[in-house]
Amino acid sequence: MAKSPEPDAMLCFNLYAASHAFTRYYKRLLAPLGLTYPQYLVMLRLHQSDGQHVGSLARDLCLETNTLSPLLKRIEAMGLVRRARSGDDERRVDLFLTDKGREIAKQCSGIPYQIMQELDLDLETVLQHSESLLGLRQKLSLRDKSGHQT
Amino acid sequence: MAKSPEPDAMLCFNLYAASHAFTRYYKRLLAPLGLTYPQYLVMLRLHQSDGQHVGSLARDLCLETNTLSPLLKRIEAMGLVRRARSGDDERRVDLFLTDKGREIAKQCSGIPYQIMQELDLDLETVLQHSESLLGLRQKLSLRDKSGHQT
DNA sequence: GTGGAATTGATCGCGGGCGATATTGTCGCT
DNA sequence: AGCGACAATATCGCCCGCGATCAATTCCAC
Repeated sequence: MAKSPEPDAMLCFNLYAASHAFTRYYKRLLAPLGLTYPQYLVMLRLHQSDGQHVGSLARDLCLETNTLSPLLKRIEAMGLVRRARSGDDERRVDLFLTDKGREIAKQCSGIPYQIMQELDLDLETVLQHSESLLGLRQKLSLRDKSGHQT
Repeated sequence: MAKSPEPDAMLCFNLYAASHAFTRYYKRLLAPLGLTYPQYLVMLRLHQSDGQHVGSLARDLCLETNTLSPLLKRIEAMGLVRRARSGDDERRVDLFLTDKGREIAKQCSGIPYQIMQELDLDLETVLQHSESLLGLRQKLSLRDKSGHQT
């Protein structure tokens, strides 16, 4: 598949495969914390800005709220977050880390460095690839009615 | 999230987000064929080498057979593939495109060019990114006991 | 203020993706 | 032949990811 003659199929497949490979790789480090990779992303995000509402988090992660709602209920059941209707706007549900959640989130925040080391990744190229992937994503969402933006 | 201070989290998240964005983008072109993105990958692969068995296909796509089994049953129900126990080794299930399947696969094979055009992607950079994603994937699977290889 | 449109989030259904396990078939050893 | 290790695939259960739909709330024109 890597030698597919169609260049875009190759890019797209490699993206698909690399993303899954990374998720598998993270699993080894996330299992001790009892988190899945999407749950880890949520914890990282809340670690960085606590008190967001669901839609804001969804935009950050380029997900739909119908993906996050059940996930958030699960990590609430684990005692990591608190969900509370916002006072300002009763439609919103604000999200707060619990003490236990902050503890776990702190451990999460150390994982990326650990992986960089394990993989012996060069910082500069990592940043460069991140940039180009971001650019690709923006290009894709421009021509997409659902319009997932940054 | 794109401006996360942790470089690897940023790379990994951008990979994750770009992969989903691409899948969403493909959906518009695949819906008329009645295919999902993973089903499309299977059709492309069988178009290229018909008569593979399930495990071989799984290795090509970096998936587990327990992911492919139900997917293959679904596209068999659509009348696109035929599944047949191999004569050589009765444990294996060989996969063949039907006439209708070959028809659909042919249409699939045109999609990558169409997307390249729509996105106005530069061929050289596309190939370059594919290469580096492939390299990353290999690096990841080396340190992974499950060992998804190319 | 009141009624309709828009926004927020949740629920449902379906198709992946995968760990754990079961089933069936092959191979090697004796 | 018979038995045990291994291999190929399937089944089950759980968690995403998302389209479609719904209930609740807010906004806004009037």
